[in-house]
Amino acid sequence: MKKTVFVFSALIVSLLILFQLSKYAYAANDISVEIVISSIAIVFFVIGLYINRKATQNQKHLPVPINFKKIEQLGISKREYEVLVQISKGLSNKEIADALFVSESTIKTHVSNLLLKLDAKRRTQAIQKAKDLQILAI
Amino acid sequence: MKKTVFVFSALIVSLLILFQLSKYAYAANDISVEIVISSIAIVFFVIGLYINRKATQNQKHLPVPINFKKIEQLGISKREYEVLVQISKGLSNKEIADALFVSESTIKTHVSNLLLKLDAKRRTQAIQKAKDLQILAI
DNA sequence: ATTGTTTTGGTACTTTAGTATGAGTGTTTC
DNA sequence: GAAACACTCATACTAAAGTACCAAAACAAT
Repeated sequence: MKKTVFVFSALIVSLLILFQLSKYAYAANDISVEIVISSIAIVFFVIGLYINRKATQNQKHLPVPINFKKIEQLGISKREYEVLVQISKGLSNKEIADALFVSESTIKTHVSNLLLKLDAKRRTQAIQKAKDLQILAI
Repeated sequence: MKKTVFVFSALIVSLLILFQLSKYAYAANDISVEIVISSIAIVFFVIGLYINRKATQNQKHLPVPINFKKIEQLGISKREYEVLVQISKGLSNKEIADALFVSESTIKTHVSNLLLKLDAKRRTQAIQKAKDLQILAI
């Protein structure tokens, strides 16, 4: 925050300096108008780049949008998707069963169906494929 | 690509127009120098923002930098890390063994050590933890 | 009300994963 | 050259995952 204030103060000061310089240059007729305008343009272009870069850096992990259409296309049901999410969190079948208040048998059924629909041999492969298909947030 | 060429052409044209306008304004003494400079500054500031936005949009999935220090901190060896990468791709122990030209026993040993070092109960949990620690590229 | 789908759950089974333990080989380091 | 470590591999075991098959209850849609 202090850094931001400092940067903006510096910007304002440099803008004022540019004003004075351009006036002086014009009065003295030393520098052509093209050079003055070009330098100003370049300076503020770079400032625009810099500011935007700082802003996008803070965004960082913009959550990947989940492809709901793909989920539907694959025929993955609501409950199956819930199980898939729990799998990706690293839970065991028993833990998922407890979290969703059903039996482990039920989870096994869901997992088997998921593996079929995702064309995966293992749950780890299912995680990988699901992320590739963007049906799981990374 | 065509779009980029078009945008830059438009930029150059607008720059030339600004030159002429500023000269004319100066000659006619209509507009104060502050307004001319400010408008140029604003225009190029916005252009800087726009260009950078377009550039960062194309990056999109900027690969998350791997935290090598963390790998060292956890005491994960080179070979163990290779196994971890294969696990995250969804391979079985046998498949990893074939990929790395060693026996399945060796992979099991590596996996066991990995689970200890990552404080995970299952390989799926290891994947999750490793990604949280930014040891694995997402 | 019947039909189709989802969700649930069970049994029995095979396969894979993971643990525990020991041990041989090679490399590095002091 | 001994100690420490990484890598390898094996056996024997337990635990978890996954398959196959079946079936009942819940539910929405026609």
